[in-house]
Amino acid sequence: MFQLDLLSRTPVYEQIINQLESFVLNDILTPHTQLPSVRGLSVELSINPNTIQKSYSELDHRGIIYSVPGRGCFISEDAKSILSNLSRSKLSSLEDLFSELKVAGVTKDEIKTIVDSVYEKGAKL
Amino acid sequence: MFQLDLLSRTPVYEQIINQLESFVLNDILTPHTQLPSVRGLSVELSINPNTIQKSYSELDHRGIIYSVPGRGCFISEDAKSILSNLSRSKLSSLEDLFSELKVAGVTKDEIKTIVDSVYEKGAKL
DNA sequence: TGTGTGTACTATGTCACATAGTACACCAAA
DNA sequence: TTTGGTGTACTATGTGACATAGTACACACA
Repeated sequence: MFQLDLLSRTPVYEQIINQLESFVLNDILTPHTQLPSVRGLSVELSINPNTIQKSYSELDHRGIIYSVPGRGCFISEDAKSILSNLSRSKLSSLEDLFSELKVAGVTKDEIKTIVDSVYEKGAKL
Repeated sequence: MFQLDLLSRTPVYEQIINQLESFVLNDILTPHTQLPSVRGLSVELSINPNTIQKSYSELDHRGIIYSVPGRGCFISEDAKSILSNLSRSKLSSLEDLFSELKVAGVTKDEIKTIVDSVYEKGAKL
């Protein structure tokens, strides 16, 4: 389920967060779905349980998941809407990215072509 | 000339690299222009000379600048073309970004509007 | 000769990240 | 009740990137 890159500059605990959040956005993980246990996932990914714990703790803090003592962790009801709002806020950063492409000689049509191709396709992952 | 964010996760030496490269792309720094000295810039930015040295060393390795022993560092002839080609290669990552915005409920028109606004304006910085 | 330039090197400190190990409280099933 | 699985909390340790501190050397130019 999770794919880690131990050589990446992105911390492992953050890679787990990012991937889990993308699963939520793509409806692969829906509200009240139980997550893998801290210990179970640590064995599967061959990393320390504390690292998983750190990821889950942060996700809980963001309201993406909730934990039930003695039971496990689950996707929260509002997970997707929270993440959707966050993603929308990334719209503003597009301006900087496009500016960079512009000075590099990329035309607006090239960008728009990519936009169209993404929105024609079905769900991607 | 340079603006540092010491709280950023991005290393200082990398912030310097990024900003200098953006200056080149925006024709603020042109070929054979002399860069601030390692010691001078370290005083101006209140950071260690070795940090500047690391930035310059990496820029030299990328072919963005060249150093003349005893004279100083200068913008290389091919600096802009090198960086332009690198920026163009970022086009491919647009697909992933747009996919994320799509699942978040952002419409294609919203994106295209931003594209147009950027390409209408003059140089940004 | 003197000053400013890039370059190289070792040593040190700090911090995020990850690991290791232990312990406790809770829930559910046997 | 007992047992095993769950989340949670805590301390200690190791590692590596990053930055600093200090020194030293070779080169160019006035």
